[in-house]
Amino acid sequence: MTDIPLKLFNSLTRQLEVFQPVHPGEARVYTCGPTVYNYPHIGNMRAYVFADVLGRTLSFKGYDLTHVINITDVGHLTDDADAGEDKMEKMAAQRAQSIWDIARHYTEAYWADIKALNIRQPARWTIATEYVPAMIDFAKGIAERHCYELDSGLYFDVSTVADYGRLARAHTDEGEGRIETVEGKRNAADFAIWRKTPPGETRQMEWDSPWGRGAPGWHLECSVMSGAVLGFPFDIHTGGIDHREIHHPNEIAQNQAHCCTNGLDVAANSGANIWMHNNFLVERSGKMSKSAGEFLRLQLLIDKGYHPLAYRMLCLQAHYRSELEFSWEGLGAALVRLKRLVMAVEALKTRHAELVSASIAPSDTATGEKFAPFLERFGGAVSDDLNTAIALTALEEVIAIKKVDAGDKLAVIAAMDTILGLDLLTLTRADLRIRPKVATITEAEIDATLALRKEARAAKDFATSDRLRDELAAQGVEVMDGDSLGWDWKLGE
RNA sequence: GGCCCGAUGGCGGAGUGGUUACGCGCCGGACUGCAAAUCCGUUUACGCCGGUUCGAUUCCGGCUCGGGCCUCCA
Repeated sequence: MTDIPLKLFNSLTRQLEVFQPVHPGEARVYTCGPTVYNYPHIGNMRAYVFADVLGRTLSFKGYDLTHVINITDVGHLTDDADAGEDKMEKMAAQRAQSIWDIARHYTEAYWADIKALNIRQPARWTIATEYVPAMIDFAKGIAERHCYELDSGLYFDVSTVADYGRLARAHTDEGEGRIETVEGKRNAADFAIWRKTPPGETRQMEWDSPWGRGAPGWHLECSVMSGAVLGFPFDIHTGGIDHREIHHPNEIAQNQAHCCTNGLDVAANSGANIWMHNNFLVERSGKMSKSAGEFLRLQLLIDKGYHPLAYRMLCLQAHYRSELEFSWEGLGAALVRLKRLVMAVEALKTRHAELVSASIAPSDTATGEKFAPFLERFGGAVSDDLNTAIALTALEEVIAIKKVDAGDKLAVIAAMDTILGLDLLTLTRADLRIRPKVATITEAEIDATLALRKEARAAKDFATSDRLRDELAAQGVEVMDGDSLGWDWKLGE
């Protein structure tokens, strides 16, 4: 399954393309990371699950992967691209905390989610504020030919590069002009690459530059960090689909200016050969938002008793380019699916251990042939623009195969899970039993009640036995006599 | 107003010019004191109107509905 060519959908050409590394044997990937002014919601995290699957696939296929994810801790504005407040500054003011404390707190919260979702660590987390000098150098390099200065900052003139906005399929004209434009801008789409601190104000985060004291523009950061660590052109740039319209076209324009090349008919001139975008996680009401005040964090799912990998499963069931509907019912379905996989693997591990201790050699020498078609299906699915939905079915079919050696089957499952990242070989059924925050009964109380019930059943006192079971059910505990775990939390809304 | 995307069975969600997606749920069976859990089996679909075709859920056109972007957003 490693020799199938990997096809990926390139947003720049809107076509599937066979992955051809810039550097033979290597894969260099940059992922637009979070702005750490608040907690990430689960929709945000979908982007990193997607990037993780991409990275795992590239690794699995033998490429030496260098994956970079940035942490935006400066420069991301609240509204209008040029006149708005910095998100970081705003949150710091609201919370009366240092902006650096805000950044650290939310970066750590983000990293906790990354870990909980079994997302592999990238080769490098690039922190935007550590690259400010590099950003200034980058801006200096393109300022003369591509930028102009206004009172509010240094602006990029999008008319100075060819094919501006191709990624977004944007027209060069400006439409309705609904946006409040900054006085003096040459083109409506021009954007700030350096934002001067207004006279008389002081920001918590500001740096000296040839254009005055201020802070870098958001778009500049990604150009600089990706180029600095991966070198232009690199292989793949990923991000949420929203970035396809503004952020990435602007990034591309800067990259073109920096590399002194023109024309996006040659994809590499954009800075990356392939631009990939994951679609949104949505709720009935529309896409997820943080603006409503309360939003879906991974921790909320955990508090309700859902294992975080159930969310990963939910993501894997859909194609990354499709919108995915979130519901508690759907999350529950994903959890059940995950649980059944985990139970099957646990049973296999037990069986395998028995065979090994009894020194029974695998009887079926043709076992590899039985797995071959499923491995091929799995590999084909993943290679077809990361179709994890199909890949999952191949995994489940492998689990259902009868009369094969347990060890061999485990090896196949392990190989598949290298890409899916569901942690199937180490996760246990008990790990999935997460205590809901609302539960009041202690596990000791549950054990005590179960012990009483066991006595009653032994005495064939089923009235007592059923009463005790009902009592537990009333407290959100589901008794399962035929399950090795014995009981589970009953999840519901 | 402009650009773009989607519409699949109870829910989620793949995919395809003629053949079972799949998962969860429902239903039936095994197991169980009865259940639950588990395992096995099973049911229901491709928004509307035209066109192309021997044949369309799949291609083309129109319509309706929904969503996204055009301002920050994964």
